[in-house]
Amino acid sequence: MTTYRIGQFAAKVGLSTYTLRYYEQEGLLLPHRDANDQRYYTEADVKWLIFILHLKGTGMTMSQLKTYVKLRAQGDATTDQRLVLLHDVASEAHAQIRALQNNLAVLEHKIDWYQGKVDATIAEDESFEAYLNRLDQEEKHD
Amino acid sequence: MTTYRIGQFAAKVGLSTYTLRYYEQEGLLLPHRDANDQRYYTEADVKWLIFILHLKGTGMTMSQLKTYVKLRAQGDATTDQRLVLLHDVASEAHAQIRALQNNLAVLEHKIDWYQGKVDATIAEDESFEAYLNRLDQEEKHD
DNA sequence: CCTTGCCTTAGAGTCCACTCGAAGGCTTAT
DNA sequence: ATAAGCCTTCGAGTGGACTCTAAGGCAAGG
Repeated sequence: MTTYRIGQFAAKVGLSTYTLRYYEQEGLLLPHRDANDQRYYTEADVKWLIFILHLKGTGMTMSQLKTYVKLRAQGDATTDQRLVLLHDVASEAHAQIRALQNNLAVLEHKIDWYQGKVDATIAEDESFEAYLNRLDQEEKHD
Repeated sequence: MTTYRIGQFAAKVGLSTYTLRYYEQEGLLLPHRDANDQRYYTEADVKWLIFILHLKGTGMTMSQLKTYVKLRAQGDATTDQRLVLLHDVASEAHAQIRALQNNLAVLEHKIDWYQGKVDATIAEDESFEAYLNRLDQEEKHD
Protein backbone atom coordinates (compact mmCIF):
# COMPACT_ATOMS: atom_id res chain seq x y z
CA MET A 1 0.00 0.00 0.00
CA THR A 2 1.44 3.32 -1.13
CA THR A 3 2.03 6.01 1.40
CA TYR A 4 3.47 9.49 1.08
CA ARG A 5 5.56 11.60 3.37
CA ILE A 6 4.38 15.17 3.61
CA GLY A 7 6.73 16.49 0.94
CA GLN A 8 5.74 13.83 -1.57
CA PHE A 9 2.10 14.29 -0.79
CA ALA A 10 2.42 18.05 -1.23
CA ALA A 11 4.00 17.53 -4.64
CA LYS A 12 1.28 15.05 -5.59
CA VAL A 13 -1.67 17.24 -4.71
CA GLY A 14 -0.13 20.57 -5.62
CA LEU A 15 -0.18 22.17 -2.21
CA SER A 16 2.69 23.32 0.00
CA THR A 17 3.67 21.48 3.16
CA TYR A 18 2.72 24.65 5.02
CA THR A 19 -0.78 24.44 3.68
CA LEU A 20 -1.06 20.75 4.52
CA ARG A 21 -0.06 21.38 8.12
CA TYR A 22 -2.46 24.29 8.20
CA TYR A 23 -5.32 22.11 6.97
CA GLU A 24 -4.38 19.55 9.56
CA GLN A 25 -4.43 22.19 12.26
CA GLU A 26 -7.89 23.19 11.08
CA GLY A 27 -8.97 19.58 11.26
CA LEU A 28 -9.61 19.04 7.58
CA LEU A 29 -7.09 16.34 6.88
CA LEU A 30 -5.54 14.23 9.60
CA PRO A 31 -2.64 12.12 8.36
CA HIS A 32 -1.26 9.06 10.10
CA ARG A 33 2.01 9.00 11.99
CA ASP A 34 4.81 6.47 11.88
CA ALA A 35 6.84 5.25 14.85
CA ASN A 36 8.89 8.44 14.77
CA ASP A 37 5.93 10.79 14.61
CA GLN A 38 6.49 11.53 10.97
CA ARG A 39 3.32 12.13 9.03
CA TYR A 40 2.28 9.82 6.25
CA TYR A 41 -0.63 10.01 3.87
CA THR A 42 -2.47 7.26 2.06
CA GLU A 43 -4.43 6.98 -1.17
CA ALA A 44 -7.58 7.55 0.85
CA ASP A 45 -6.10 10.85 1.97
CA VAL A 46 -5.45 11.76 -1.64
CA LYS A 47 -9.09 11.15 -2.48
CA TRP A 48 -10.37 13.01 0.52
CA LEU A 49 -8.15 15.99 -0.13
CA ILE A 50 -9.16 16.14 -3.77
CA PHE A 51 -12.76 16.15 -2.68
CA ILE A 52 -11.99 18.97 -0.24
CA LEU A 53 -10.37 20.91 -3.06
CA HIS A 54 -13.47 20.44 -5.19
CA LEU A 55 -15.58 21.77 -2.35
CA LYS A 56 -13.27 24.73 -1.89
CA GLY A 57 -13.50 25.29 -5.61
CA THR A 58 -17.24 25.82 -5.32
CA GLY A 59 -16.63 28.72 -2.95
CA MET A 60 -17.08 26.77 0.26
CA THR A 61 -15.15 28.59 2.98
CA MET A 62 -12.75 27.19 5.54
CA SER A 63 -15.33 27.72 8.20
CA GLN A 64 -18.01 25.78 6.31
CA LEU A 65 -15.56 23.03 5.58
CA LYS A 66 -14.67 22.79 9.26
CA THR A 67 -18.33 22.54 10.13
CA TYR A 68 -18.79 19.84 7.53
CA VAL A 69 -15.86 17.85 8.86
CA LYS A 70 -17.11 18.12 12.41
CA LEU A 71 -20.54 16.89 11.39
CA ARG A 72 -19.01 14.02 9.49
CA ALA A 73 -17.03 13.02 12.55
CA GLN A 74 -20.27 12.81 14.51
CA GLY A 75 -21.58 10.06 12.32
CA ASP A 76 -24.81 9.21 10.55
CA ALA A 77 -27.00 11.30 12.82
CA THR A 78 -25.77 14.44 11.09
CA THR A 79 -26.40 13.63 7.45
CA ASP A 80 -29.37 15.98 7.34
CA GLN A 81 -27.31 18.89 8.57
CA ARG A 82 -24.58 18.04 6.12
CA LEU A 83 -27.10 18.01 3.32
CA VAL A 84 -28.43 21.42 4.30
CA LEU A 85 -24.90 22.78 4.36
CA LEU A 86 -24.00 21.29 1.00
CA HIS A 87 -27.24 22.54 -0.53
CA ASP A 88 -26.43 26.04 0.69
CA VAL A 89 -23.00 25.86 -0.84
CA ALA A 90 -24.38 24.51 -4.09
CA SER A 91 -26.98 27.22 -4.45
CA GLU A 92 -24.39 29.87 -3.68
CA ALA A 93 -22.23 28.37 -6.38
CA HIS A 94 -25.12 28.41 -8.84
CA ALA A 95 -25.72 32.05 -8.04
CA GLN A 96 -22.07 32.81 -8.54
CA ILE A 97 -22.06 31.13 -11.92
CA ARG A 98 -25.11 33.08 -12.97
CA ALA A 99 -23.56 36.34 -11.83
CA LEU A 100 -20.33 35.56 -13.64
CA GLN A 101 -22.23 34.76 -16.81
CA ASN A 102 -24.15 38.02 -16.62
CA ASN A 103 -21.04 40.06 -16.10
CA LEU A 104 -19.28 38.18 -18.83
CA ALA A 105 -22.16 38.90 -21.21
CA VAL A 106 -21.64 42.60 -20.62
CA LEU A 107 -17.90 42.28 -21.12
CA GLU A 108 -18.33 40.35 -24.35
CA HIS A 109 -20.81 42.83 -25.64
CA LYS A 110 -18.19 45.52 -25.04
CA ILE A 111 -15.60 43.43 -26.86
CA ASP A 112 -17.96 43.14 -29.82
CA TRP A 113 -18.45 46.85 -29.70
CA TYR A 114 -14.70 47.45 -29.81
CA GLN A 115 -14.49 45.13 -32.77
CA GLY A 116 -17.09 47.14 -34.57
CA LYS A 117 -19.34 44.14 -34.64
CA VAL A 118 -22.21 45.99 -33.05
CA ASP A 119 -24.49 48.08 -35.18
CA ALA A 120 -24.37 51.27 -33.20
CA THR A 121 -27.99 52.10 -33.86
CA ILE A 122 -29.89 53.70 -31.07
CA ALA A 123 -32.40 50.88 -31.09
CA GLU A 124 -29.78 48.19 -30.53
CA ASP A 125 -28.03 50.05 -27.75
CA GLU A 126 -31.27 50.71 -26.00
CA SER A 127 -32.34 47.13 -26.14
CA PHE A 128 -29.03 46.01 -24.73
CA GLU A 129 -29.36 48.53 -21.95
CA ALA A 130 -32.81 47.23 -21.20
CA TYR A 131 -31.33 43.77 -21.08
CA LEU A 132 -28.65 44.92 -18.66
CA ASN A 133 -31.22 46.57 -16.47
CA ARG A 134 -33.10 43.33 -16.35
CA LEU A 135 -29.97 41.46 -15.32
CA ASP A 136 -29.21 44.00 -12.63
CA GLN A 137 -32.73 43.68 -11.32
CA GLU A 138 -32.34 39.93 -11.21
CA GLU A 139 -29.12 40.21 -9.26
CA LYS A 140 -30.92 42.29 -6.67
CA HIS A 141 -33.32 39.42 -6.05
CA ASP A 142 -30.61 37.46 -4.22
CA MET B 1 -30.18 67.08 -15.61
CA THR B 2 -30.04 64.95 -12.49
CA THR B 3 -26.94 64.97 -10.37
CA TYR B 4 -26.09 63.19 -7.14
CA ARG B 5 -23.98 64.18 -4.19
CA ILE B 6 -21.66 61.44 -3.01
CA GLY B 7 -24.03 60.11 -0.37
CA GLN B 8 -26.96 59.86 -2.76
CA PHE B 9 -24.80 58.31 -5.40
CA ALA B 10 -23.48 55.75 -2.92
CA ALA B 11 -27.04 54.80 -2.02
CA LYS B 12 -28.00 54.58 -5.68
CA VAL B 13 -25.17 52.28 -6.73
CA GLY B 14 -24.90 50.29 -3.52
CA LEU B 15 -21.37 51.26 -2.55
CA SER B 16 -20.11 53.20 0.44
CA THR B 17 -18.79 56.73 0.19
CA TYR B 18 -15.45 55.35 1.32
CA THR B 19 -15.34 53.05 -1.64
CA LEU B 20 -16.32 55.79 -4.05
CA ARG B 21 -13.51 58.02 -2.83
CA TYR B 22 -11.18 55.06 -3.03
CA TYR B 23 -12.17 54.38 -6.64
CA GLU B 24 -11.66 58.04 -7.38
CA GLN B 25 -8.21 57.93 -5.82
CA GLU B 26 -7.41 54.96 -8.03
CA GLY B 27 -8.60 56.90 -11.03
CA LEU B 28 -11.57 54.73 -11.91
CA LEU B 29 -14.35 57.25 -11.49
CA LEU B 30 -13.71 60.98 -11.46
CA PRO B 31 -16.77 62.97 -10.41
CA HIS B 32 -17.33 66.66 -11.09
CA ARG B 33 -17.06 69.38 -8.46
CA ASP B 34 -19.37 72.26 -7.69
CA ALA B 35 -18.32 75.78 -6.71
CA ASN B 36 -17.57 74.59 -3.19
CA ASP B 37 -15.48 71.59 -4.20
CA GLN B 38 -18.28 69.18 -3.36
CA ARG B 39 -18.38 66.14 -5.61
CA TYR B 40 -21.35 65.52 -7.83
CA TYR B 41 -22.10 62.58 -10.08
CA THR B 42 -24.19 62.45 -13.24
CA GLU B 43 -26.20 59.76 -15.00
CA ALA B 44 -23.17 59.12 -17.18
CA ASP B 45 -21.23 58.35 -14.01
CA VAL B 46 -23.93 55.90 -12.99
CA LYS B 47 -23.59 54.09 -16.30
CA TRP B 48 -19.82 54.07 -16.19
CA LEU B 49 -19.74 52.78 -12.64
CA ILE B 50 -22.22 50.04 -13.41
CA PHE B 51 -20.02 49.00 -16.30
CA ILE B 52 -17.01 48.98 -13.96
CA LEU B 53 -18.94 46.80 -11.56
CA HIS B 54 -19.76 44.37 -14.35
CA LEU B 55 -16.07 44.21 -15.22
CA LYS B 56 -15.14 43.67 -11.60
CA GLY B 57 -17.76 40.98 -11.50
CA THR B 58 -15.94 39.03 -14.17
CA GLY B 59 -12.89 38.87 -11.94
CA MET B 60 -11.07 41.84 -13.42
CA THR B 61 -8.71 43.19 -10.77
CA MET B 62 -8.21 46.77 -9.62
CA SER B 63 -4.89 46.79 -11.36
CA GLN B 64 -6.35 45.65 -14.70
CA LEU B 65 -9.14 48.16 -14.35
CA LYS B 66 -6.63 50.93 -13.75
CA THR B 67 -4.71 49.89 -16.85
CA TYR B 68 -7.92 49.89 -18.85
CA VAL B 69 -8.88 53.34 -17.66
CA LYS B 70 -5.44 54.71 -18.46
CA LEU B 71 -5.60 53.28 -21.97
CA ARG B 72 -9.05 54.72 -22.46
CA ALA B 73 -7.78 58.13 -21.44
CA GLN B 74 -5.12 57.91 -24.16
CA GLY B 75 -7.70 57.78 -26.89
CA ASP B 76 -8.37 55.74 -30.00
CA ALA B 77 -4.76 54.69 -30.49
CA THR B 78 -5.10 52.21 -27.63
CA THR B 79 -8.19 50.26 -28.66
CA ASP B 80 -6.08 47.27 -29.67
CA GLN B 81 -4.45 47.11 -26.26
CA ARG B 82 -7.80 47.46 -24.59
CA LEU B 83 -9.15 44.61 -26.69
CA VAL B 84 -6.25 42.37 -25.70
CA LEU B 85 -6.83 43.19 -22.06
CA LEU B 86 -10.57 42.56 -22.25
CA HIS B 87 -10.03 39.31 -24.12
CA ASP B 88 -7.69 38.15 -21.37
CA VAL B 89 -10.23 38.98 -18.73
CA ALA B 90 -12.98 37.25 -20.68
CA SER B 91 -11.04 34.05 -21.17
CA GLU B 92 -10.10 34.01 -17.49
CA ALA B 93 -13.76 34.40 -16.68
CA HIS B 94 -14.68 31.54 -18.99
CA ALA B 95 -12.09 29.37 -17.29
CA GLN B 96 -13.44 30.29 -13.91
CA ILE B 97 -16.97 29.39 -14.95
CA ARG B 98 -15.78 26.04 -16.24
CA ALA B 99 -13.87 25.34 -13.02
CA LEU B 100 -16.87 26.31 -10.92
CA GLN B 101 -19.11 24.03 -12.96
CA ASN B 102 -16.71 21.12 -12.56
CA ASN B 103 -16.45 21.59 -8.83
CA LEU B 104 -20.17 22.01 -8.58
CA ALA B 105 -20.70 18.75 -10.49
CA VAL B 106 -18.67 16.94 -7.84
CA LEU B 107 -20.58 18.64 -5.05
CA GLU B 108 -23.93 17.77 -6.57
CA HIS B 109 -22.90 14.21 -7.07
CA LYS B 110 -22.12 14.07 -3.37
CA ILE B 111 -25.48 15.58 -2.57
CA ASP B 112 -27.15 12.90 -4.68
CA TRP B 113 -25.12 10.33 -2.85
CA TYR B 114 -26.29 11.66 0.51
CA GLN B 115 -29.83 11.49 -0.74
CA GLY B 116 -29.36 7.87 -1.69
CA LYS B 117 -30.03 8.73 -5.30
CA VAL B 118 -26.85 7.09 -6.46
CA ASP B 119 -26.76 3.41 -7.16
CA ALA B 120 -23.71 2.54 -5.15
CA THR B 121 -22.55 -0.09 -7.55
CA ILE B 122 -18.85 -0.38 -8.08
CA ALA B 123 -19.24 0.26 -11.77
CA GLU B 124 -21.03 3.58 -11.25
CA ASP B 125 -18.59 4.83 -8.69
CA GLU B 126 -15.67 3.95 -10.84
CA SER B 127 -17.05 5.70 -13.86
CA PHE B 128 -17.68 8.80 -11.83
CA GLU B 129 -14.14 8.66 -10.54
CA ALA B 130 -12.88 8.32 -14.07
CA TYR B 131 -14.95 11.37 -14.95
CA LEU B 132 -13.45 13.31 -12.06
CA ASN B 133 -9.97 12.33 -13.09
CA ARG B 134 -10.69 13.60 -16.55
CA LEU B 135 -11.88 16.92 -15.14
CA ASP B 136 -8.79 17.20 -12.98
CA GLN B 137 -6.59 16.54 -15.97
CA GLU B 138 -8.39 19.24 -17.91
CA GLU B 139 -7.86 21.75 -15.15
CA LYS B 140 -4.15 21.08 -15.31
CA HIS B 141 -4.09 22.21 -18.94
CA ASP B 142 -4.60 25.85 -17.95
C1' DC C 1 -28.45 78.13 15.21
C1' DC C 2 -27.65 73.58 14.75
C1' DT C 3 -27.46 69.24 12.71
C1' DT C 4 -26.08 66.70 8.87
C1' DG C 5 -23.31 66.19 5.06
C1' DC C 6 -19.40 67.04 2.84
C1' DC C 7 -14.21 68.32 2.39
C1' DT C 8 -8.96 67.01 3.19
C1' DT C 9 -4.71 63.82 4.31
C1' DA C 10 -2.68 60.11 6.16
C1' DG C 11 -2.57 56.13 8.30
C1' DA C 12 -4.51 52.13 10.67
C1' DG C 13 -7.66 48.17 10.78
C1' DT C 14 -10.26 44.20 8.63
C1' DC C 15 -10.97 39.76 6.41
C1' DC C 16 -9.48 35.41 4.49
C1' DA C 17 -6.53 31.88 3.45
C1' DC C 18 -2.59 31.05 3.41
C1' DT C 19 2.71 31.57 3.67
C1' DC C 20 6.82 31.88 5.84
C1' DG C 21 10.47 32.21 9.41
C1' DA C 22 12.97 31.14 13.64
C1' DA C 23 14.90 27.93 16.71
C1' DG C 24 16.22 23.68 18.14
C1' DG C 25 16.15 18.90 17.42
C1' DC C 26 15.26 14.23 15.30
C1' DT C 27 15.26 11.03 11.01
C1' DT C 28 16.09 9.39 6.40
C1' DA C 29 18.53 9.13 2.18
C1' DT C 30 22.94 9.00 -0.39
C1' DA D 1 29.01 11.56 7.52
C1' DT D 2 26.48 14.94 5.73
C1' DA D 3 22.64 16.92 3.64
C1' DA D 4 17.96 17.04 3.05
C1' DG D 5 13.70 16.31 5.09
C1' DC D 6 10.79 16.28 8.89
C1' DC D 7 9.20 17.53 13.75
C1' DT D 8 7.31 21.34 17.15
C1' DT D 9 5.33 26.09 18.60
C1' DC D 10 4.13 30.47 17.72
C1' DG D 11 3.98 34.50 15.91
C1' DA D 12 4.52 37.59 12.00
C1' DG D 13 3.99 38.68 7.06
C1' DT D 14 1.34 38.74 2.53
C1' DG D 15 -2.15 40.39 -0.88
C1' DG D 16 -6.27 42.47 -2.43
C1' DA D 17 -9.87 45.38 -1.85
C1' DC D 18 -11.73 47.74 0.84
C1' DT D 19 -13.29 50.11 5.43
C1' DC D 20 -12.92 53.24 8.87
C1' DT D 21 -10.99 56.88 12.04
C1' DA D 22 -9.07 61.19 13.39
C1' DA D 23 -8.88 66.01 13.25
C1' DG D 24 -10.19 70.22 11.74
C1' DG D 25 -13.15 72.92 8.84
C1' DC D 26 -16.73 74.61 5.33
C1' DA D 27 -21.68 74.64 3.65
C1' DA D 28 -26.70 73.90 3.01
C1' DG D 29 -31.42 72.78 4.94
C1' DG D 30 -35.00 73.24 8.53
